[in-house]
Amino acid sequence: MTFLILDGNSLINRAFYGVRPLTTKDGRFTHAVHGFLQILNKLRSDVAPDALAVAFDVHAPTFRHQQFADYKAGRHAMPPELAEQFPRIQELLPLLGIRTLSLPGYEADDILGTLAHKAAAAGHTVFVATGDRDALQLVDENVTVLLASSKMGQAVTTAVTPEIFQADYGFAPAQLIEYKGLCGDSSDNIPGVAGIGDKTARALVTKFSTLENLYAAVDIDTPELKARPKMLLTAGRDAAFLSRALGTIACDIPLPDTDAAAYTIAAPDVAGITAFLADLEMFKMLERLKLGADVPAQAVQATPTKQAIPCRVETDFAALLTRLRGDKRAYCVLTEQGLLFALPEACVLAPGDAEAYPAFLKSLLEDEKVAKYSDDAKSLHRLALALGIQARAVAGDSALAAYVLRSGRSDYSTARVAQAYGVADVPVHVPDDMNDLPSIATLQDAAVLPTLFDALEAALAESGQDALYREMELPLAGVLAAMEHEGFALDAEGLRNFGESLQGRMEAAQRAVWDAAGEEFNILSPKQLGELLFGKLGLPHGKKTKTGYSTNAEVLENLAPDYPLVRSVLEYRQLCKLHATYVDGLLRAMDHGGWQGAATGRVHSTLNQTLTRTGRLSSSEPNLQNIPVRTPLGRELRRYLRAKDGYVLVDADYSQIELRILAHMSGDAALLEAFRSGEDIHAATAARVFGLPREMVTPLMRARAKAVNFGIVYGIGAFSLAQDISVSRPEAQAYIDRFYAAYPGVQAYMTQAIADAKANGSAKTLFGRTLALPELTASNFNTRSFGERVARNMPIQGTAADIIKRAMLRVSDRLARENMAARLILQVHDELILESPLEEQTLAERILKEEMEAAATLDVALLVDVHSGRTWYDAKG
DNA sequence: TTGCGGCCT
DNA sequence: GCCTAAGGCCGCAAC
Repeated sequence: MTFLILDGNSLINRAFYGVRPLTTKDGRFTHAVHGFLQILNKLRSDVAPDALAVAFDVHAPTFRHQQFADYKAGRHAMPPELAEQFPRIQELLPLLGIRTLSLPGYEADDILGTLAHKAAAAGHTVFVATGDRDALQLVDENVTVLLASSKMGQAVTTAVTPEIFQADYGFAPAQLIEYKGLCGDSSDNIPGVAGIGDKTARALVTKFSTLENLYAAVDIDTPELKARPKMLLTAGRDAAFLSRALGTIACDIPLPDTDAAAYTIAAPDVAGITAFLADLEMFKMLERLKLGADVPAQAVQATPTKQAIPCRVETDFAALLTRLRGDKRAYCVLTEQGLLFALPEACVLAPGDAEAYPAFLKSLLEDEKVAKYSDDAKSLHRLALALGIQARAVAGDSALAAYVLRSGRSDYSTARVAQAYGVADVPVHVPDDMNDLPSIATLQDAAVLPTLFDALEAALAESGQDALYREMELPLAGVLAAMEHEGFALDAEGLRNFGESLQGRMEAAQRAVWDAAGEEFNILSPKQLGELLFGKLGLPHGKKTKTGYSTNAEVLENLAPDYPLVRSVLEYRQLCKLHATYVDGLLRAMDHGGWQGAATGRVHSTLNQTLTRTGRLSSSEPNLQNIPVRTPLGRELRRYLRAKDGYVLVDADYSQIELRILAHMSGDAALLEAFRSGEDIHAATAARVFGLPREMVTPLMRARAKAVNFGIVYGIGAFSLAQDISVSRPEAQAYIDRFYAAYPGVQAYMTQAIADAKANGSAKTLFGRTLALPELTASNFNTRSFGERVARNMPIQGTAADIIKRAMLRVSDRLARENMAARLILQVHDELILESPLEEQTLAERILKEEMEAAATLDVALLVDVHSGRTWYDAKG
C-alpha cells in the first residue's frame, strides 16, 4: 500500500508564510488552512495514497531539550494569526477521513521517522511530505521525501529520492546527520562545530562519511586534514556529537499505531466538511475537494448558469481515437493524470496509468490527419520523443500564439490568455465518482481551448503575424523538443576533478584574504566585505548601494592594483562562482535517471520559447547559454561539455549579426560598404570615428570603436560608454557624435525607430514580431527613456533572433532530408551546436554554414564561422 | 523573497 | 538631484 505521512507543523508554516493573509468577514484568519488544503490536495493527487497520517508537535519540551537546554532557543514565538489556525486544521482532518497524531516529548519529525521506518520495513511504499530539509535523512529506496516549497508564490513539491539527494549533497541521505553535526542548524539553534560552514561540512562528510571516521583521522594526525579544520574540529568535538544527536530523527518512538493499515483513509464526512468550510467562507475549496453532488448548491455560491461541460475518464481508447479521427481536430492538454481532450460536448481524460495509454498516444501523435491543438506544443513533441516517435500535425499552441501576438507578458497560462482575449470561462461539471480527474482549473483550461483558438487565430490573421506563428514558432517547438530531448553530454568525472582543483585554490585564496584582513569572515557577504574594506581598513569606496558599500567587480578592480587583499577577494569570488554555479550546478542538473528511465549522463536544458521580450530563447536548468568563455580558467569548463564517443561537436556562429542587421535596416551606405568590402568592422568604425586612414588605427582605438558599435545597438549614453572604455564623459559623447556623423543613415534610422514605435505603441522586427511598448507614453523620464532604448534595440536583437530561428528550422529539415545522424543540441543566440558522427563531420559543417547563411537575404551577406572538436572548448574557434 | 554580484550573447 | 546599455539565469546572504 502507499502510505503518505505529513509533517503538519512544517506544512502549515509553509502555507501560512507562503500566501497573503486572508480572513473571514468576522476576522478569523484562514489562509494557512487554505494553503494547507491546497498542498494536501496536490499531494493526494500526485501520490494517490491508500493511507495517510498527519503528525503534529506537542507544545511541550522534548527529549532534545533534556540533552541541550538551548534547543530551539531564540525562535520567534508563533504569531497568534497562525496559532489560531492549527485547531481548525486539526478539526478538519478527521472529517476528511484522515488521522492526526502527536506524542508528548517528541516532535512531528520523530513521528514521521518512526511511521516511515516501520511502514517501509513492512514493504509499503512511503512518501513523507514536509517543508523541512531535515527529513531528508529519512530518504531511502522505499521512502521518498516530498519537499514542499514555494516558487514565485506557487506551491511546489520536489520528490527527493536517494539518487537526487546524492547528486545534490554529494553524500548519502543517512549521512545528513553527520553534516548537521558539523555545520549545525541555525533555525533549530543547533550549534555544530564553530567555524565550519556548509562547504567544509559537505567536503568532510563526503570524504569521511561519519564523525567517528573523521575524528579518528583527527586523532592520528593524517595529512588529509588541513591545519585549520583540524583545529576547529578538535575544539568542537563535543558540540559535533551533541549536534548530530540533536539532529537525528528518532525512528522508534512509542506510538500507539505503527501499522500503515491503521491510517487507511476513511470515508469523508461530507456534511461536516461542508459546514466547516462554509463557516470559514471557503466556498471554492468545497469544489476543489471534489466532494461531488452532496454539496448544497447555495454553499458553492453563484452557481454558473451556463451549461456546464461534463467531464469523464475514457478507457476505451479505440473509440476515443475513432472519434478524434472523425473530428480531425484534437484539443488537448497534457496533465499529470493523462492526456485531456476538450470535445464539443465533454472533457475526456485518457488516463495515463492505463496499460494501452502509450500505444494510444503513439497512434494519435503520429496521425497526420488529426490536428493537435494544445496549450504547449513542445510538451506534446517531447511526449512523442519519449515514446520513440515523432509527433505529426501539431497544429496549434495557444501560449505561443499569444506570445507572437504580444511578447512581454509575464504569464501565458491558458486562463490568462483567455482573459486577455475576452474568452469566457467554460464551466465544467465533475461527477462525484470521478476522483481520477485533474483539478477543476486544469479541466477548465482544456474546455476553453476550442473557443480560445478561434479568438487567437482571428487576432493573428488581423495582426499579420500568422506566418511568424505558423511557419516559425510552431515548427520550432518541435525542434526545441528534440534539442531538449537530446541533451548535451557531460564528462562528470572530469568536472568533479576540476571542481576539486578549484576547491584547493579557493581555500588558498580565502586564507590569503583572512590573513591580510587579520580576521575570519564571510568573503561572499557584500555586507561583511564592505565593512572590512571600507570601514575597518578605510579603503576609498566607490558608489554605494541601497544597503551599503558596493563591492562589485568594477569597484574592486579599481582597488586591485594597490591592494593584494582585494586581488585575493576577486580571485576567491571567481573560484566560488565557477565551483558553485558551474561545476556543482551542472553536476546537479545531470540526468541521474529519477523515478523512471535510466541515467543518460547528459544535461537536458529547458529552452523557453515564450519568455523574452525580443524573441530570443532562454535556457534554464541548467542555463547552457552562459557557460564561461571570457577568462581562461572559466573557459576550461567547456572541456567537460562534450560529444559522445564517435561523435564530434560542430559549432557555428554568425559574425557580427546585429551590426549587419543594423546596416540592412538603416540602409546606411558607409556601414553597408564596410561589410561588403569584407573589412574588419570595428577597425573601420575606428578609422571613421578618429578620422584616420585604416593603417593608423591602433588596437586601443579599435577596442574603443568596438564598444561604440555595441553601445549604439543598445542605445547607450555617454555616461555608460565613458565607464565602459575608461574615458571622460565629454570624450565618450564625442565618440558617439562622431559615430553618427560617420554613419548618418544609422542616426536617421534610430530617430525613425522611436517615432514608429511611438506611433504604433510597439516595436517590430524585420519578420513582423511585435513588442508592445507602453513605456513610451510614461510621464516618468527614466521609464520613457527605457522604452526608447528598447524601441531602438528590439528590432535589431529581435531580427537576429528571428534569423537564427529560421536557421534552426532549415538545419533541422536539411539534416532530416539528408538522413543524417547529426543533431542540433544547443542554440546560444547567434550560435548553433550540432553533435555529429565523426564520419558526417565535413558534411555537417557545410550544411550548418550553408543553412545559417541562407536563413535571410539582407542587403549585406550573413557570414558564419564554423569549428569542430571533441569538446565545446575545442569547437570554439 | 529580495538584493547583490556575476556569467553569457 | 537622479540616473545612466539590450536580453537572459543562478548562487549566496540576509531578512
